[in-house]
Amino acid sequence: MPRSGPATRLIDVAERAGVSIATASRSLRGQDGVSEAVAAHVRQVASDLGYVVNVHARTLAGGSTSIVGLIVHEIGDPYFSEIASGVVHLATARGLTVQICHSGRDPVTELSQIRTLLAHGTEAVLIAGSGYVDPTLQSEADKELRAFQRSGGRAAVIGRHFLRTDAVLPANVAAGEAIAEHVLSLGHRRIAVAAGSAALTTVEDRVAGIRAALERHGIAPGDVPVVHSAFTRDGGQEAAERILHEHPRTTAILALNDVMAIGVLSTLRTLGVSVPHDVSVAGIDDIAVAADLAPSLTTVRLHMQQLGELVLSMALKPPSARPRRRGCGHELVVRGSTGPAPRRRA
Amino acid sequence: MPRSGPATRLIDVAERAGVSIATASRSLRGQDGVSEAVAAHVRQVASDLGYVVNVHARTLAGGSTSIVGLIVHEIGDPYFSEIASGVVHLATARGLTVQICHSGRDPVTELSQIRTLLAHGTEAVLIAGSGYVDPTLQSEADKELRAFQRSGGRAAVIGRHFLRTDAVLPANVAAGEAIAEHVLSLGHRRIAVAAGSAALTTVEDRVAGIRAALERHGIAPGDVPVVHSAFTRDGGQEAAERILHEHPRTTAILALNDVMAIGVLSTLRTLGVSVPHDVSVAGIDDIAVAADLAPSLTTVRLHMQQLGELVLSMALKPPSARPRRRGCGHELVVRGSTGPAPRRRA
DNA sequence: CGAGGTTACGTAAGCGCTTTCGTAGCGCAC
DNA sequence: GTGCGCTACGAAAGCGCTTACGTAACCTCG
Repeated sequence: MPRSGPATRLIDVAERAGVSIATASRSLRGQDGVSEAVAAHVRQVASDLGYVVNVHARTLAGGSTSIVGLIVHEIGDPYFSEIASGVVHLATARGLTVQICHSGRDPVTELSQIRTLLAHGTEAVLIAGSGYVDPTLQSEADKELRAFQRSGGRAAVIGRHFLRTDAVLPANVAAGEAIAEHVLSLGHRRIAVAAGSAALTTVEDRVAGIRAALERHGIAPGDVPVVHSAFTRDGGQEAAERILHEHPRTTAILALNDVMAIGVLSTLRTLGVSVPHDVSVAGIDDIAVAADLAPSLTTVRLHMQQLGELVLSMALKPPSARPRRRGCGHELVVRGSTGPAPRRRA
Repeated sequence: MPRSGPATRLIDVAERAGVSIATASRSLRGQDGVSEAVAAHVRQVASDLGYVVNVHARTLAGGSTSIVGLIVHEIGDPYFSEIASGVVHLATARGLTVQICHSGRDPVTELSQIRTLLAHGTEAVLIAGSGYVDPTLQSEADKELRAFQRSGGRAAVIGRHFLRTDAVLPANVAAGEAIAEHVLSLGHRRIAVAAGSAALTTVEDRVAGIRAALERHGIAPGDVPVVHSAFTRDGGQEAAERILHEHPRTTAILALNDVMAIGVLSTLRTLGVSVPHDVSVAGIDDIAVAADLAPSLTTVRLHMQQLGELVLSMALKPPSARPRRRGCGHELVVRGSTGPAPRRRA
C-alpha cells in the first residue's frame, strides 16, 4: 500500500529554514555541531510544518526506531495484560511505542515473532511469559536473540533466567513456598495442586516451591497430587474436577495462577463445595480482580505491572557485559478463599 | 542504535539464487512476471538463508509495512484488553503485527499517537474507545485521519460514528435500554446510574438508552440520578458511595460498565448492603470475570473480542466510497447480582 | 601573522528495498 | 525471413533519512 501523502519531509524543513538537510537532521535530534540559534530555528520551522520524521527512512539510514517489541503468551490473560500495561505505560512516558505480539504459547510462533521484530529493527525485544522446560523448544529463539544482541540490539525477558539476556525474575519459587506455607499454617495437610502445562518452567518453579515447603513440613512429594491442565479458567475447572474426583479428601487446592483459581472456584461452586469452609483455594499472581471474586482470592502478589516496567527499563539501560538479573517482590495476600482446615471431611 | 547484524539481505538471496535483485523481490512477493520455476527456487533459497524482509527498506521503497496500529484508552482495562486480544488474534492470523498505543483517555496524547502511527506508515490505524462529547477535542484527530485516508491509508474505529471512517458500533444505546428494561421488569423504580466521565460519548449513549427505557415506563429523567465518576473500579466505588448517601432509597444501581460495577459491588459489600436482596447491581460489557464475581454480575454482553476482530477486518477491506457502519450484537446476561425489587426499604 | 585547532555547516554516499523502464529471447503470422 | 507482441528478466532510479568526510570561517598562540 504505497502511501503518497503530502507529508512534509526533512528536506522541506531544511529548505524553509534555509539550511542543509544535514543541519536540519542534526538540529532536530539535538546533536551537537549546530549553533543553538540555528537549531532552535529549525525546530520552530519543523513544528510549524507539522513535520514528523519518517521512521523507516531513519531506521534504514541507521537511526533508531523508537519501537520496542513485546512478545506475550496470551494477550487476553490478565497476567499478561497487566505486564503489557506496565510496559506500555513506561514506554509511552519515554516516547516509545510498543509492538505487541501474541505467541499463543507456541514456541514456533514465538520464534517467528522474534524474527519479525528483529527485521523491524525494534530498539528492544521483550519476552514475557514462561519459558519451556524442553530447551530444544527455545534454542533457536535463544540463538536469534544472541545474534540480535551481538549486533547492538537490546533484549530482556521476564523469567527465562536460562537465556543470556537481562531478566526480571518473578518470584515463582518463593510464591509457591509462600502459598504452601500459608495453607500449612492453617492446618491443611491434604493439599492438591491445579497446575498449568508441565511444559512450562513457570509451572515447574511454582510446583517446586510448593513441594519444598510441604517437604519441610514432612509431606512427601508423592502425597501431593499435581494435576496438569491448561493455564486458563477452563483448565482450572477441569483440574478441580479431577482433583475432587481422584482425591476427594483434599482440603486445599493451590492453583498455580489466579486465572486457574477462578476456574477452580467456579467448579467448587457448581458442585456445592463451600469455600473456604470445606475446601480452601489459593492462587498466585494477584490479578486485579482477585479481590473481587467470590470469595475473594487468597494469592501471592507478583506485581505484574512492575515486572513490565522493570523489563523495559532493563532493556533500555546501556548493555552490560554479563546478563543482569533483577528480582521483584512478592507478598502473600490473604483473603477470603482460605481458612482453617476442616476438622474432618466426609 | 545502528544495527550492523549479518542479516541476510535481498541481494544475498538474489546472488545465491543466481538472479537479479528485482527478480528476487518479485518472486518473494508472488508478483507475476517471474516463471514459476525461478520463483520457487528463489523462495527456497530465501528460506534456507532465513531471509526476513527489512520492513523499513520495503516501506521506504513504497511497499507495505504489515503493521496495524491500535489506539486504546487504557490497556489495563479488560474491556480494552479483550478488544486488543481480538485485534491481535486476527492480525496474527493474517501475518500482521499490531502496534498498541495507550492514550490514557487524553485527546492530546491520542492525537500524537495517531501522528506517530501515520509516520510509521502503518497499514491501518484502529481506534478503540469512546469519543469525546466535545467535538473540538477530536477535530484535529479527525483531520489527521482524513488526510491519512486520502493518501491511501486505512482507518477504522470502534464507536465514534461521527468520524468519517469505517466504524464498528457497539450497541451502547441498546445495551443501556436492555439493562434498564431488565431491572424495570424486576419491579425496580428507584434506579440510579453509576456513570463514567460525562465527557465520553459512550457514557452519553448508554445513559440515553437507560433514560429512554425508563421514560417508556413513566420514570422522568429527573428521577434518575446519574452520578459521574471515573470509568474504573475506584470510580464505581465512589459513585456507589455517593448514590447510597444522596439517594438512600435506591434499589438498583446500573453501572455503565462492568469495571465500575465491580467497584459498586465492593462498596456495597463493605457497607453490608446485600446484593441483590437490598440492592440490585448490573453492568455493561460482560468482561471475562463478570461471571466469577460475588455475586456474579448481571450485564449486557458486547462481544469485545469480536469488536476487535471486526474493526480490523473492516480496515483491511478495500476502501469504499462512503464510511461503512457495522453493528455488533448484544445480549442481556442475567446472573446473580439482580433480583426482584424489595417490597420496602428503610 | 601564519600554523594548527576548532566550530559550524554543506556534500554526497549509501541503508535495503520496490518499481519503472528497457531489452533479450521466443513464438507466431504473414 | 521479417515484423510484431509476448513473456521473463536485469539495470538503475529513487524512497527519506543519517553520517563520514570535506571545507570554509574563526580562534588561539608562539
